[in-house]
Amino acid sequence: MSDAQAPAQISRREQILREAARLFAERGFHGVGVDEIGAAVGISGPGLYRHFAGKDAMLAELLVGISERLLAGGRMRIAEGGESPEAVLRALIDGHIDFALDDRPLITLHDRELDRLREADRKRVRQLQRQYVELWVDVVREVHPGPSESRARAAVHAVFGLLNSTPHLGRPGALPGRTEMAELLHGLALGAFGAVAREAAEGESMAASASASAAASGA
Amino acid sequence: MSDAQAPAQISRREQILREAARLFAERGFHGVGVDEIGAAVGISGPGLYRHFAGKDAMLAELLVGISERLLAGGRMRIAEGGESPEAVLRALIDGHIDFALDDRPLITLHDRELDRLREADRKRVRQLQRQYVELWVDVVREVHPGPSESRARAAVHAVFGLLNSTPHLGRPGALPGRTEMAELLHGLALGAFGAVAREAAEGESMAASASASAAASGA
DNA sequence: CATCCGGGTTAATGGGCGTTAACCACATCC
DNA sequence: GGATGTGGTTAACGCCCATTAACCCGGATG
Repeated sequence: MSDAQAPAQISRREQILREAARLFAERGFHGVGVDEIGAAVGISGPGLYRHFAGKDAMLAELLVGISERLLAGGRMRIAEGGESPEAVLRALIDGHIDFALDDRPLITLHDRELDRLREADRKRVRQLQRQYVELWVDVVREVHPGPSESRARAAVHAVFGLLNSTPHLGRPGALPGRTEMAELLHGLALGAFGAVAREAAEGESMAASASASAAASGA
Repeated sequence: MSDAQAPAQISRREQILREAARLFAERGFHGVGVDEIGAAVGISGPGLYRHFAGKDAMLAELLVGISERLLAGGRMRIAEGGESPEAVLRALIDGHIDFALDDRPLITLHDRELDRLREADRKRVRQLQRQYVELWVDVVREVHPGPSESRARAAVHAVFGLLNSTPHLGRPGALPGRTEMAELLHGLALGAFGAVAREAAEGESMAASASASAAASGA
């Protein structure tokens, strides 16, 4: 127990978590059996119970885990405090994009299977999510002081939907690669946030805000 | 059977579909039992089999239905052809927002439970979805000729994620009401699409693209 | 009046699945 | 070199649940 404790690679436990995440994301929590999860890591069926109290416990650990990591990442980037509020917002966006692109299954689970948790775990996850959202809301309102808080919060939720959309994409290579995708999403998110500010700035001419940007090109 | 055929309101069948949609969206396809669906419409358990071949058939009808209505709506708005490509894009966005806000459960199901369908139905739904996406891609590229097709397609997917984010929102009234929400989402979507164009227009200075907004486009 | 038949009912069937029980092998420690 | 504990195994239990069977009732049909 003294030296060989850090056994080279990831523990069996984490291996199970990764496969479970993939399967849950693919077929839903209820859609995948405990035997399949076992098979995915080379052991079969009830062997999983040597590592987890039950199927629910796996999902709980996955969801709490990603919620905590998202929040921690967000707090870190805010604490680092870029040169400007805009820089902080860009850092938040990039951080979230990294999560969305690298941990697709978890991002999917994160808003799909939350209700399958036991009350206590669900409350914890929701609380973490709420804190994460508020982090963003504060930064967004700092960058774009116009809109009301509820408007800003709704915008943040919507942009999360935008950033988290990557997992749902068609399999074939009809889409950009990872780095181009990250850059594109970054731009889309900034554009969306910018719009909420522009909209608030202009009194009422909502229609004009659309064409104002690129309209001249067609004409 | 001659006169009283259109019996005032919605048929039992449609009643079942609506409740099933709500329950599936809330707890997942596998998470809701056939007895619960029956209970939700006042009959119990296997009585549903007088109206549907099985649980799968309900889901299939729901998903094919919404996919068809989305596509039909999109085609209609394009056929009507607004005064400009921009107007058509705005119409598409508004139409989609109406769906997202009025048929939340269906929008949720639409990208959550697709894999629970039998092969044939799944193929059909995917085909309808693909056609709908291509509709948008064409219009977006007309409005913003800069970006590559794959870039435009990814942007459309992302904006769908944005527009479809409404169902996942916190219950309490911490968010804007329906009309304000629609307006906000409209602005966010336009802002996102605008960004993909701006980004492509400017060579590399990505950071500036946020604040530059409308100014740079003419030049 | 007898007959259908649409739309229900409850009971039975059968399979899938999460979990537990009982048992086992190997490495490590003393 | 026997005790111990960790990480497996397979078999069994029990529940849940979709589907089917068998039966029923009320109204339109003729």
